[in-house]
Amino acid sequence: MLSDLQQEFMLHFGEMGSRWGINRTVGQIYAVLFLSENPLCADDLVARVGVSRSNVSMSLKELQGWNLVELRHKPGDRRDFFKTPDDMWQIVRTLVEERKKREIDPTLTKLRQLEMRQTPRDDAYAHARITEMRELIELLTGWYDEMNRLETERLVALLNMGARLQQFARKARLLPARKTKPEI
Amino acid sequence: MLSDLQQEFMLHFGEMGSRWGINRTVGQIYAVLFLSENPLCADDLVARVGVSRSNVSMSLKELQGWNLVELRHKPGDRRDFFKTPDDMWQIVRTLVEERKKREIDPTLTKLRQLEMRQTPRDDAYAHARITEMRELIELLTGWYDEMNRLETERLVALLNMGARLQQFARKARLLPARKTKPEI
DNA sequence: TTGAAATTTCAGAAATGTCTGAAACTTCAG
DNA sequence: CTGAAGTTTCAGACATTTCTGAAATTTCAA
Repeated sequence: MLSDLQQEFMLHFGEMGSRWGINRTVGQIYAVLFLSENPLCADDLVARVGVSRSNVSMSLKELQGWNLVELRHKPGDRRDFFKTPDDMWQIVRTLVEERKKREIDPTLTKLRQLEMRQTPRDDAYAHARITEMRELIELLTGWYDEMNRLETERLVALLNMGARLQQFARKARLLPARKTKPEI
Repeated sequence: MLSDLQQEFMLHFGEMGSRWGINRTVGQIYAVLFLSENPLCADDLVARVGVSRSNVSMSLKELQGWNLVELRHKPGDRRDFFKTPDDMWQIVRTLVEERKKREIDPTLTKLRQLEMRQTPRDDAYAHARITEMRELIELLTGWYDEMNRLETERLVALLNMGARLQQFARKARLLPARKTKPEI
């Protein structure tokens, strides 16, 4: 049912799952869908991944919660078929968005809330530290929001620029000229 | 021992721990160290977090594995004292670096390895999909490496530019001029 | 309606992960 | 050396998460 290539890819995603904050089955199901040219139904996944039907059902629910799979239907067939988006960039955007939502937003909210609080004098350091953290997170997420607004084509162009970015920023006087390194 | 502010911050880090791929105690210990002006020793952490001595020991080991804490010593005291780096940017750089090492590098290696393989004709789609994924990860990590080379000061300047980045890239002819939006 | 196909829910079993106390180990002053 | 202070290790207790099969629910053609 799965080629060696597909099988090994699936097992890798299962193993990495715990590091990525999803469980093994979810990782494996995602991997199989990712490599499949055609949408698959739940029973296809049972056959390919080798876990119970109910586990597949719950895992698909979780993947839908992450917006990582799309639902498809075939005429005259009431089963749900699933596929991953064709566009890798779409997948990356979704992943970053969802991780931000789960891993960063709750903390940002908490930091703001703690900062509001009346702070006793002797907590000044902790308070300052929390502010520092909040400000840095806001800078990074704000910048991420900007990047996210770019269409993929332009974003790729920007990323491909890579090292050259600094030079251009300097030329455009967005950054100070490079300090000359002291000779040894 | 801990103020309300510190306590709530610590508990939040404990709760978020599982989403961040660390366990509760590790998150709590990190939180306490982060807010503490002075380095703390293991027994300080036992008192503040309220877990066993051995748990603190193992958690500190894990934090050291992540390079998220620094070791300090006081003259005439053989205990190890711990603190988080003062520089928030340093912390972010470490976090990203370590997560890349754990969550991305192993997969990049695996993808390259799978790509090398002789692929049967009917696996062309899966093979192409793996290539696509590898190329995108390489683009993103390559760009990350470039950004990582920037000193913090310049990086902050770039991030603060935010939206303006696109305009300047366009002016510098790094991106095509904006398409005029069709009027409604 | 009815009932067959498909899906979801859920209680408990299985597997994993975390935490503790006790024991082992390390270090170093005396 | 010796032993006191500090630290680490680890087996098993405890807690959480994941997985399954059986039962409940939904869907829709006939």
